[in-house]
Amino acid sequence: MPELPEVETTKRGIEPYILGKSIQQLVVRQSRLRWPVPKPLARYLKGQQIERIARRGKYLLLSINHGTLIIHLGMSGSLRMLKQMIPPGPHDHVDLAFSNGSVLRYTDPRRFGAWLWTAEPVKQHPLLINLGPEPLSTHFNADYLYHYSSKRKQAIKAFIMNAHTVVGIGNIYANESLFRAGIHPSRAAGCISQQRYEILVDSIKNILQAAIEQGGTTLRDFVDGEGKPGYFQQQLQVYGCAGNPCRNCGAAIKEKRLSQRSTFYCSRCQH
DNA sequence: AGAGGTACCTGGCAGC
DNA sequence: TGCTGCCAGGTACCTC
Repeated sequence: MPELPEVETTKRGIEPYILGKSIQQLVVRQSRLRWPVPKPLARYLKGQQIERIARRGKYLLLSINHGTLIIHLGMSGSLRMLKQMIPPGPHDHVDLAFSNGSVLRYTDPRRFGAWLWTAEPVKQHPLLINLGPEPLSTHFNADYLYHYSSKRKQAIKAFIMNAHTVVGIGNIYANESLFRAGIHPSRAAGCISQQRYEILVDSIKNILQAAIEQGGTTLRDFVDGEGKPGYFQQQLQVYGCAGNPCRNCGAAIKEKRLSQRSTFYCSRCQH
């Protein structure tokens, strides 16, 4: 369930419990995630203190003094704090146990997530070096999008979901932000005016910001908590709403496949 | 270089 | 009830 707001909420949720804490051990029950969990990772981490926690796109970055643990939640991953070790469930693949007895537990049924390591400056890691700007930063603006999309024929929805364009926009927020901006998801990215990109950028920033705030309310309890999704359900205006009346005009919301993804839109409001 | 398709994996659900 | 097929919030990597 991790889109950028959930990753950010996860970061804020676990930070107070692990920042400055020392790692007792790393337990890897299933090392076959998207890439194999590096064999020496446990050795690198043992006895080290978490010095810094950051997020880049949907990557969580936990720094210790000689390197950085890179965590990605994939499609189905989640992290939660346990006050003490409890027996793992079938998809509890990794535990980061701290010397005070608490445990950061990673659960990921589909195993599309990742636990990786780098001893280099983390921004130079191959997975991070080519990422586009953070959507909530000032680097992500209409001027940038307009020029970066120049002459591109790719559909705007695929374009904004591409992490080289901007990080953190998954299928849900791509659908929702295009609806709010009145832009048809199939429109070629290079055929959108700077004025309309202004509206799109505002829509993206507003929706992500709102979702982070909502996520903060329902995902507040990270200790022994489940972190239930669903905070965004009432906010969704098109995603999963095929056949429902459009909130603006009442026409039925349509659904189609666009670059292998379910795409929802109002054909009357979005052009 | 850009665009589109494929692969990784499990669980849930609709349809038969 | 049980089987099959399809779908799911991501994204690197391959081919054309």
